[in-house]
Amino acid sequence: MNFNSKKPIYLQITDYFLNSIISKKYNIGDRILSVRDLAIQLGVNPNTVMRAYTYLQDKNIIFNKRGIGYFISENARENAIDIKYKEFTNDELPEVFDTMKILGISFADLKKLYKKHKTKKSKTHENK
Amino acid sequence: MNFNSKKPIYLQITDYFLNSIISKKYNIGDRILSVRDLAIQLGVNPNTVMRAYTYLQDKNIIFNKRGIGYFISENARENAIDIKYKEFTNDELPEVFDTMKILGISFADLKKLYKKHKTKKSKTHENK
Amino acid sequence: MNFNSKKPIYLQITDYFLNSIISKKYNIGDRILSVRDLAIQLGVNPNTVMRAYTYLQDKNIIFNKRGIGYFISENARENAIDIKYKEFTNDELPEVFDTMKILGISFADLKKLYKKHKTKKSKTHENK
Amino acid sequence: MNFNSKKPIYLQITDYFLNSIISKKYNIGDRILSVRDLAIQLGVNPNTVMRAYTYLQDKNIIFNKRGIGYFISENARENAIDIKYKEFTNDELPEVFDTMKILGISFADLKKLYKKHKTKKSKTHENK
DNA sequence: GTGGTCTAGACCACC
DNA sequence: GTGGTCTAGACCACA
Repeated sequence: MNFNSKKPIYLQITDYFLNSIISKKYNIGDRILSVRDLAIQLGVNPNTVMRAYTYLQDKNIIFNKRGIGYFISENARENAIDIKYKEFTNDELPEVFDTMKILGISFADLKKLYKKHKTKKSKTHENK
Repeated sequence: MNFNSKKPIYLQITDYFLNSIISKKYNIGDRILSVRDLAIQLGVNPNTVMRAYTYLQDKNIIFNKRGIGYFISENARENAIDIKYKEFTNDELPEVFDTMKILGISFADLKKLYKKHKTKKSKTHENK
Repeated sequence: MNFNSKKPIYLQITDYFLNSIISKKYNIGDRILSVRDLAIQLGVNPNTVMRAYTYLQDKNIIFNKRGIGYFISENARENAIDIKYKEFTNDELPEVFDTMKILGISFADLKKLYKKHKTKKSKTHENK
Repeated sequence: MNFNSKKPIYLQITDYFLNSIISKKYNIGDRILSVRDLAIQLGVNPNTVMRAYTYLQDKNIIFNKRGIGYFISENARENAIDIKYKEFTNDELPEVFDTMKILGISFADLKKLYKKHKTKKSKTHENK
C-alpha cells in the first residue's frame, strides 16, 4: 500500500480491507495482522491502524478476540459490498451524472471513456 | 448549496460559478456579487467567499477591477469547461470505474443507474 | 464532571451529553464547546474529547458546521433516548434479572432496594 | 460462555463458579477441573483460567492442595452469595436506577420488562 | 503477546 | 478561530 495524499491514511487502510474482503483475499475467520504489526509494515503509527480497525469493527467487518487479535466477521463480505455500494450510488455516481449533464457528455461518450480506461489499465499491467 | 457536505464550502462556491458560467447564466463581462454581499447571502464567512473568488481569478474565470468588483473573464466559459472536464476524466471517472470493477458492476448496470438517476431528478423537479 | 475510574473518559463525556440532551439541558441547534475548550475545561487531552465528539456525530447526536463548531442535531433527543434505552434493556437489565434469579431476590425485594436507593439519593441532596 | 462479550473472560469463569456453587452444582470439598483441563475444555489460555482460580482462592471460594488440585472451600457458598450480593447492590443496581431516572422509566415499567424477560427466557429453554 | 485508552504535541485545511 | 489527522510514546488490562 502506498498512500494517496488525498484520503486519510486510516480510510485507505479500511478501503484496502474492504476491497480485499470483497475480492476474497481475506475470508471469514481469517486473522488479520495485529495493530502493531500492520503499523510497522505500513510505516505508520499504531493509532492510525487502530482507527481503521475500530471503524471496521463498528461496521461488522472484523471482530476482536480478546488478547488474540482481529478476525474477519461472518458477514464481512456482504457488509463490505453494502458499504461500498452505498458509497458508490449515493456519493460517487450522482456527482458524475451531474457533471455529465453540465458538460453535455452523453452516455455514449461515457462508454468511450470507459473503454479507454480499460485499455489503459491493461497496458499498465503489461508493463509490469 | 449544502454546506454540510464533505466538500469545502469555498469549492462549492467555485463550483456554483463554474456551472453557472458553463450554462450561460453568467456571461462575459457580467459583474458578480461582491465578496461581502455574497457572504451575507450565503450566511458564510467573507473569507470563505474571498477564497473562492481568488481561486476563480487564478483560473482566469473572473477578474477584479480594483475598487469596483469582480467580473466574468473573456474566456471564462472555455476555461470553466476545461477545468471541469479535466477534473471529470482525471479524478471522478477513474474512481468510479475502479469501484465498478471491485463491485462487479457492468456498464449495462451503470446504464440502469443512470436512467434511475435521471428519472429521480426529473421527479424532484416536478414536485417543486 | 469528575471521572469515574472504571469507564473510559471519552465514554463518560458522551454519556454526559446524552444525559444532558435527554434532560433538555441542551436543545436542538445549540452549539457545544469546541474540542479544545472542553478539553481544557475537563483537564483532558483534545484527542479524548475529539473521540467523544466523533462518536456522537456518528450516532447523529451532534453535527459539525465546518470551521465553526459542533451543534446539537435535529433528532438528538430521540436518538439519545434510543441509545440509552437499548443499552439499558439489552445490557444492564438482563444482567440484573439473572443475578436476581441466582440470588433468589424477588421483585418485591427489588422494590425495597429501589425505595432505599431513592431515599439515600434525596438525603445526599439535602446534605449539599 | 460468550467470550466476545465486554466482560473479561477470567471474570466470566469466576462467575460460572460462583453461580454453580450458589446453586449447589458444586459442593464443599468437590475437586474442580485442573487449570490445564479447564483451559482445554474452554479453548482458552491457561493463564486466563489461572487468573480466575487465583481470584476465587483470594475470595475463599476455592483452595489449593499443592500438587493435587483445587477444591471448593468450607464457606464457599456463603462467600459466593456475599460477593454477588455486594456487587449487585453496590454496582449493578445503582446504575440501573440512575438510568431509569434519566429515561423516565417507572418501577411499573420495570415490572413489565421483568415479565418480558422471564417469558423470553422460558421460551428459549423450551426450544432447546 | 494482544488491544484500548490516553497524553503531548504537531501540522494542515478550512472558516 | 474551528476540526481532522497523525506521530511518538506511555501505561494498563487481558490472554
